Amino acid sequence: MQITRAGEYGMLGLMALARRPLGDIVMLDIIASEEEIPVSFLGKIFQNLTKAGFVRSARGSKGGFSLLRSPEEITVLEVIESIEGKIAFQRCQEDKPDCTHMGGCALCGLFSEAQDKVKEVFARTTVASLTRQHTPFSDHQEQHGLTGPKHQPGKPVPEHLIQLSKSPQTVN
Amino acid sequence: MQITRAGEYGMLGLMALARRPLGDIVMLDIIASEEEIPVSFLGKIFQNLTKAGFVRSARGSKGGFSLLRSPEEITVLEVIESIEGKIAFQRCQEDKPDCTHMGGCALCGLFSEAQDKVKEVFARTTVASLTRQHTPFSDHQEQHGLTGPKHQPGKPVPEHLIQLSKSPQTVN
DNA sequence: TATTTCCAGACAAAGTTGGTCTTCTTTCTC
DNA sequence: GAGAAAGAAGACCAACTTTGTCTGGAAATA
Repeated sequence: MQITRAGEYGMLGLMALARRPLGDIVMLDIIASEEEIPVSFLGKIFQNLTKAGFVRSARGSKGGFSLLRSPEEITVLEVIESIEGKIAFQRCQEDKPDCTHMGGCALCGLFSEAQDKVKEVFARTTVASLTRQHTPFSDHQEQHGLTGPKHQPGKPVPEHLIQLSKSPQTVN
Repeated sequence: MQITRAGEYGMLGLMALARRPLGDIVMLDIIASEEEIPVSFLGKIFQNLTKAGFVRSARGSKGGFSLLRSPEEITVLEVIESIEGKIAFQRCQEDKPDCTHMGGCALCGLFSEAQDKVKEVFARTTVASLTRQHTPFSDHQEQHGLTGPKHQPGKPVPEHLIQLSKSPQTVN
């Protein structure tokens, strides 16, 4: 009952592209180091994203990845499902439409309801909106006792990102 | 991103008890064969359910399990979490409150929103309500091309259950 | 006391997750 | 055309989780 690292990393990768001017080609290890993701693992994930049509890959020197679709119209649901496969809480509906358990299908119905809720949340959220808000801590800040987003002490924030990580929404 | 068999079986086990008169003691292998679950696996699961206080166990001949709380007030959320542990979509909030990824916490917020939706569905559904409705196929019957709940051809439905599986809600 | 039932824990096979590594192929630059 | 630089593809792998099984014991009952 978790989102896998792969799904999470895929989203982070796309968000890294979305933060940049549209069409920019970015190398894998730039993205990977920016988000602290193992390069080769991210490579595998971006292969999925390429096949799914979210990004275009360019080989050779000056190569890298660039967004193929506008981040405004890429939903989290699409991304996650392109990496992890269809979101499904139970096996009943996919494997076999009728489950053999006595009270099984009442459960299947419930699971499928919960599943749809998740899908709905993911379907109405885009890569762009996530990139924009960046730090939605306003509502659960107190729970964690945090005053805002932190970064690793010895690790400088890349220059081109400082503007974004101090975006107006966050400060207010 | 799935409910485990263990969680599913646990629910089915409780539902099997809830179908019977309150307080009835039922042996593990009765429940197991009724729901087609491996006995020893179900045994492990019922150990959890016992510890969590949903059922009471009795040893020796005439032993078995009986519901300790009313099925009306046992929620699916409680049951699932007692077996699988807390429902959590991401690691951000549990492991470390601040994630090191660049756009990470926007994602964490989203995941936690989806997670809450699931919890909400599970928290407002009780073992009793599931047992009552039994077959919520009315709304996705057409998708599967089914005309109603099936049971294995050679496998007779236990007598005491026939009434329930043809409950009024289902027929209408 | 014998039998029946659950309890507790060790064990294990299979699948999934989270990667790494190597060997291409493509593209760019000199 | 020769390198070098970058992604592509696939084999591989360690660790963990899931889904069980099995054995020996403990308690309750007949």
